[in-house]
Amino acid sequence: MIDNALRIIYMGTPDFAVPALKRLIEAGLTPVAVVTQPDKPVGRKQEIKPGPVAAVAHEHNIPVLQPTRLRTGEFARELAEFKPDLFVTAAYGRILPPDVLAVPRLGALNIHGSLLPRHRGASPVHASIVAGDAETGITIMIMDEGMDTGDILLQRAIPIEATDDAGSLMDKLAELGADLILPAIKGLLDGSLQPRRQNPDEATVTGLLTRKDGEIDWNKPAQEVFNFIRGLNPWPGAYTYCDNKRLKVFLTRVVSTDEGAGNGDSGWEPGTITACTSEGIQVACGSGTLELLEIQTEAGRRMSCSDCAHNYRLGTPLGGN
RNA sequence: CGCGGAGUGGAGCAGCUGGUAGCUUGUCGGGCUCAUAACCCGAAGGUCGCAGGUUCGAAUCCUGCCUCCGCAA
Repeated sequence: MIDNALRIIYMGTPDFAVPALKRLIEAGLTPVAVVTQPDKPVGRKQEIKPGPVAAVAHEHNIPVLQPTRLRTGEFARELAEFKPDLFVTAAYGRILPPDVLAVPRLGALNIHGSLLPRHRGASPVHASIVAGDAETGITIMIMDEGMDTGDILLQRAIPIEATDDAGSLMDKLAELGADLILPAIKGLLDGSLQPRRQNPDEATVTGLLTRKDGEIDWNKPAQEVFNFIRGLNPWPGAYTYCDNKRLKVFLTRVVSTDEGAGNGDSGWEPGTITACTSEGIQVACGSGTLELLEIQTEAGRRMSCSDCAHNYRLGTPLGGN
């Protein structure tokens, strides 16, 4: 059991950070304050909506801080007024400066969506799928000034299923993070968990994704393109071009993986449509063939390729431009 | 007023330099094959987003509105 008098400040922004926050609240460790990114305009109408974490905090009447600048010194003083014992962060989206990290008596724990030191940085879940990793997991680490370089307190792995995309895996990891946060705090308090250093030689770093990162490179092998597309789904989403118009790709299937099999090797340039079946649109890759199963054109809505494959012709090139 | 696209039989699209609504697929009926997303014949199914306007006549031109979506943030 953890002392309910523990004063926690929770920092997080997106859905990924919600389950752990709820778990803390359920355990009677309701944070004394929540820090989250400033509300931003969302959608075509540019409506201002609070982020998922902010919404939960409001429901529980937890004070919410949404600073625009962290390195002013002012922010650290503001946090210190809450007299926090511990910070818990999960996908807050900002790098905490040293004066902020120095505020809590017991330091700061971060819930990170990968098996550190692999995939340090902003997009660990996406990166692990795109890289074709067999497994990923959650790391609870003690934050230092570096980017996800702190000592590891607790770590647990889960397999990446063939049917996983970034969305489903993010959900699983968010729950896993929630499962681990209470044991991690307990272990930190009673000393039953010993922090261990990361091996920097094994570290990889992932940057922040933008929409532009979603363009499909058909020159890669079919399996890699497949991983790329599901790794970016549902956000920022993978796309290619067809007839100079953007074509979003949501769901695909690897038809063949090597040069010698299937029909992706009969002289087609990568990115060329090689077949339109009742199930989908087959596209040649650098090696092997990928079948598009769910796409969306610029003006159209998301649809299954079984409904629109007949509108595409063999030999049509995708990509480029 | 951020930029732009789209609303046509169940689904996906063409038609849009005004003149009887078309294609692919699906559905239903019949036939055929050792067989491939099979193939052949036939049928049903549409107030062309809504409301006005121009016209002898509008899916097609003009005006307003509704809905959906891409980009950008």
